[in-house]
Amino acid sequence: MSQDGGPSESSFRDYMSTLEDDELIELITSWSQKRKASSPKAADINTNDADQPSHSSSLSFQLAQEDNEESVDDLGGDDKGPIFGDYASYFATKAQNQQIEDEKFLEWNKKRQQVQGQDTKVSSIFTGCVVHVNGYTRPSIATIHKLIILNGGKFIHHLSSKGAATHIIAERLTPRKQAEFKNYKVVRPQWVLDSIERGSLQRWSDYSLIEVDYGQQRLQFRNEDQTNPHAKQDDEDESEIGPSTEPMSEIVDTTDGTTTIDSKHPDFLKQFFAKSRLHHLSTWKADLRLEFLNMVIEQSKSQGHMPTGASHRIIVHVDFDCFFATVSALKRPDIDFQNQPVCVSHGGTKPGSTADIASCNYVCRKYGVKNGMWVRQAKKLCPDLICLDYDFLGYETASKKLYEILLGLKPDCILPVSIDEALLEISSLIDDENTVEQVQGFCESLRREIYEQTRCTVSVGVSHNVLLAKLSLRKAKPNGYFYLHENFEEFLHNIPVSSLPGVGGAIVNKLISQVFPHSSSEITIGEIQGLERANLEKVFGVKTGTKLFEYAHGIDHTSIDINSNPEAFTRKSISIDINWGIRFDSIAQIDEFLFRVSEEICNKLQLMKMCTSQVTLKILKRSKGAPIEPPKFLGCGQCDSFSKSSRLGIPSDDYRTIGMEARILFRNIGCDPLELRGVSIQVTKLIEKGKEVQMRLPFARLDAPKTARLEGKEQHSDTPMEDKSMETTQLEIPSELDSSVLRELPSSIEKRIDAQRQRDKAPIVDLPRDIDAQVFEQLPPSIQEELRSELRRRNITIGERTPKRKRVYYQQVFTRTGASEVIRIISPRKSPSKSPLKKSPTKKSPVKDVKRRETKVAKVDEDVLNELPPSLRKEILEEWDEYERTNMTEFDRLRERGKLPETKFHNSANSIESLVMDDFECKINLIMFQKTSQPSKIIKLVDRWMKKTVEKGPHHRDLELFQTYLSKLNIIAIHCMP
DNA sequence: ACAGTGTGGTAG
DNA sequence: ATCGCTACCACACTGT
Repeated sequence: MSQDGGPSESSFRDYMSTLEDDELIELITSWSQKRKASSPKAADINTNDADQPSHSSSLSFQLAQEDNEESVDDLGGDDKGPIFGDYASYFATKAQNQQIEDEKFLEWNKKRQQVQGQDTKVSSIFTGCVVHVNGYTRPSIATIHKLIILNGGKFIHHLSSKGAATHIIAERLTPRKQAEFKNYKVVRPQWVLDSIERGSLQRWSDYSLIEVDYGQQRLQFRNEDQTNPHAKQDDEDESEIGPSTEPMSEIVDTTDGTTTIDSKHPDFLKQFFAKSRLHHLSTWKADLRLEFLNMVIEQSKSQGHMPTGASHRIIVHVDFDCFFATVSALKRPDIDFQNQPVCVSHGGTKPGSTADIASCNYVCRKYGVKNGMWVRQAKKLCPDLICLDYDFLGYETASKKLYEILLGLKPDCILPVSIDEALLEISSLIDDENTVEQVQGFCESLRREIYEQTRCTVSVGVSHNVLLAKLSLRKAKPNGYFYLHENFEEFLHNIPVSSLPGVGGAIVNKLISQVFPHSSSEITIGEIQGLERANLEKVFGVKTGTKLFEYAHGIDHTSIDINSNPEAFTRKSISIDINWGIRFDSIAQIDEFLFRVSEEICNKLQLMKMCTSQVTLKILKRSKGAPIEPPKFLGCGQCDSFSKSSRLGIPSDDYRTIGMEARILFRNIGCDPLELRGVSIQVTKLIEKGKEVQMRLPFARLDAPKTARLEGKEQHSDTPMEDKSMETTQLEIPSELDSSVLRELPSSIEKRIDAQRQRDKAPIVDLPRDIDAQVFEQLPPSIQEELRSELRRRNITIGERTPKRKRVYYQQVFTRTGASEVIRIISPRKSPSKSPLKKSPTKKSPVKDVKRRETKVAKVDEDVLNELPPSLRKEILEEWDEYERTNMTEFDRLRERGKLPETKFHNSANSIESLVMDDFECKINLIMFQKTSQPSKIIKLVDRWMKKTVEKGPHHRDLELFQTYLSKLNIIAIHCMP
């Protein structure tokens, strides 16, 4: 469970960063209390085994990573350290309490057996065993825990000191863990099951995990390969998979940052992006587009845009020849680039390498080597292949020079296609006389200048539209020039269709299978020319069909003029995809990763000063039958992809909001952590930051005139689409909300309120986000200092009051998911009589109601789900679905009633009481809301809050959300605490 | 008819 | 070892 956050192995700061705010506050408080030695109660915080701090979402991205070596001992070694204990001893106390809990459980179980007349003899299979579980296991950690203690063993959640555990149970170990646990008896879960089934302790070595090293795992998946011969790409050499590949134990050391790290490592994203060519390509492109867009906007401000009215456009396509290879070779004067086969790839020229070839020169291509090919394959085609390193900086430098030169030519417009490639229109630079010569002169001098400045060759293709310019470029390469100005059909005739922009493998395959089933050779554009337009549209759809038809006849209307339609060139989505190195053991790790990705997304959003209102999560899941480890090292192998999206009630650029949404979507899609191979988060429906604040439905303040309600909409009738989508309810906090009520709310809701208040510039009444100053002062100065920065970062103040919240397992359910539930988009039910605003010119209709299927998992605590085997997880989710279906009618009815103006608050309250009370008591002791487990008290809390807001705004909806939420907690209790 | 969702394809 | 990204378009399908 805590493989990455265990207190005994990570630095204090890292650990601290993984805590939720209130966990942090709690920890500080517990130290102080211990120091004062006045209250042994400090220890009974967090006794619930499921409430692992390491499950908390990581905020570590914002934390400096440089002090990783700082250890527990450093803390303890502080002059006054041992008096306080450290966080390790905090957990030791926790562990003691765990033992007490376990004993209580045994006691209880005994009684139960007595009552049921069962044999109460205590099994002693595991007597003397102290068991710890690492990572995701089947059966779950909770099950193993129970089995161990019911059979005389001890269970510990943390390896607080070496040797504390006699056995570690795991299904999978990271190389690092493998090294760490090498002195433990690390066994598979089956050891537990078999021991119980056979009634005696089985030999641990028969179940040892560490002895089964990667060599054997290789054998295992080789077997899988053999049983599933189709799981692999045909063109790959089968014999290279298996024992012949070097053992993976080489990568054990992951500490120095230069060796491989996979997706569990906090620096994975950074490292991955730093070395990913495709990431660079995408980023460069986006940056260039933005740069040129801004440039154009600046220009048109000063001098207004004059459209290029030329009827015969002249489009120039400039492109470096095998860019990466050429630039990388600049650093290697020893290489004869014109005569030696050179390519760019990661990591040397090992014959078995699965590294992609990013770029190869024309010598390579003679051997059949292609970009994207694996080095090992290319080596076979061309044994003398020279592999060069990437030189991302060099690429950027060369590109910069290219674009400087292009800008200096003052063409009509420039459209960056990529780092090494641009489209220009030069129509107005060329006279009608001697056009061909002029164009040639222009292009050849351009080519010369670029070569002089970068020592790299470019090719140039020219024609009267983008399509033909691109095809001309193809003909011009390498290091050449071609101007296509006549005989277009003839030119096109023998070119393969796959050369057409937008025509890739899928379309070619479709052409072969559905249009030219008898053709044996490569299909050419000439063959497409002979087809009816309608025919193509039937096979490929209207757009693609038309495009194919027109392209085949040399027709292309693509515009490269940013100025004529800047909107078309502005970014409409942001996404991050990681489909390499994704290997997880548990959903907790995935959650952390999703937050890291979200953080990156939000960084981009914030740079653009944008907010998003739609989040999409896409995952890759290992295909059934595909090998666990694909041929490509840490690759995703053959996968199935799944995606789900979700609307945000309030547009956001907060990584926690996006990350939470992603976590929910992940659960909604459902994927065994071990099977996950790719993750992608995309945000769309971007809205300018600042606008989104006004777009919130401005519910009237108690002291505000009612007319304020529509203000937001009217102000933004110029962005009607988003306006419509924003017709949502959200948590609206009246300005004079009683601070005592606020204090009772879960912390996540508090944060929302806090944020909202800051936006609204409302005075903060008395938020409980602070730490008792006295408590704080009890801490040693070094810790104080460390804490201060962390607290400042979190905007937690050191105040007067001691936080009274105690974290209880089920409270967490409420805190984490309740808040997320409350702020989720809840559109008003479409009413028969539409408001005049809805008849505004746009065609867009209001967003439909939240898709409940998507949100259902929001209410199931992630930690609970985490611990469940996938089959059980599925079962619970299905049960959920069923529950949602049956419950929605009541929900809707309530909501409908809430719409009536004469509805009084207490009506709703009554409904709630009747609903919540129903069949609730039996489990209610498990569901803590703040300090109380009594439903009536919880309801009163909400009630008080609601009454404050009854006059204004549709707050009853929020109340109803609480109501459904509470009911759902009941279901959680039923399912998760058998 | 129209809009939203999920999936797939493409380029460099 | 190895870094299989990402913006955008189009389509099939569903629901209203």
